[in-house]
Amino acid sequence: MPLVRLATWNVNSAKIRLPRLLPWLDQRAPDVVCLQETKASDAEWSETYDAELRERGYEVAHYGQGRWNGVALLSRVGLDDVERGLPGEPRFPADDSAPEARALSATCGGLRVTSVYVPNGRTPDDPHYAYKLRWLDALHAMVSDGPTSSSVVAGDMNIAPTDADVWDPSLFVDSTHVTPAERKALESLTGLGLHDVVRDRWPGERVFSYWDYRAGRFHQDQGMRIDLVLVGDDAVGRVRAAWIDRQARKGSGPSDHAPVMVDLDEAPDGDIGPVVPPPTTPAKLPHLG
DNA sequence: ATGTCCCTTATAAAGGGA
Repeated sequence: MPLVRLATWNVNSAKIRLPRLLPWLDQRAPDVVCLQETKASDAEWSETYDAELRERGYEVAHYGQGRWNGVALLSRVGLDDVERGLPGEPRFPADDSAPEARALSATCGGLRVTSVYVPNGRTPDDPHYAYKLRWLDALHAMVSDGPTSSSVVAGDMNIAPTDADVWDPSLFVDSTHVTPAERKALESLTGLGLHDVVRDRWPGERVFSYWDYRAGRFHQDQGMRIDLVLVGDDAVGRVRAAWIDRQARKGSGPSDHAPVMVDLDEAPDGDIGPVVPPPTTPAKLPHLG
């Protein structure tokens, strides 16, 4: 397998974001893309977006009901054994209500990739917060039951792993995204051997992936790092670069999230495919771009 | 710090969600 570029991006509506998504695919040329908050139904997706993506060489899977949520996977290195949702996932408001489209898995280039849109939680005393924790339990169960070492979990975790991932922790005391229970749930996931490769690569840097649209947050770099690429043991040694594509948050009509990018070197064994030149090292840190 | 953007509808103004 040649070098593989993984990306995850909460696009905040596929319909609105298409004019940003397509050029971004052309420019960044990711091989595997996890999308969240497509806010599209499967019917709308197949009628409106599928062809444009397939023209670009991607196999495509989408899971969405429209209006809210919605996740997708694009891959140019295979897209097999697609699985919608999580086994035993909780539902909201009741366990007999329809599941929300928040997880989509497929095998791409030998990796078991899951695109996730973790519930927001709203506030710690809200029923949505308990639902978030139960949903994270189901995610943990799926990863631990599966081929953990070849797993990649990527998406909008709606959790800032540490206070370093929040622009001003004093403003988020007792807020969702930073509570010990959420962080513990995330740690139990990384405890399975899933590595937060952007933080590993930039241990002391101010790196955010989300900036509220309001109050000029992006302009002041007042954001949070809640979009993660978690890489299992098989691929973590192949990580050649990991960064946040801050450029995609700029300009007109951006999502409030930036894509997270990870380049994997060719697998050490077997057919390594055509020889490719090393990726260009950015002159500046990409996330400061 | 409640200032934006995106969805939807008993739609052209307003409510819900992030």
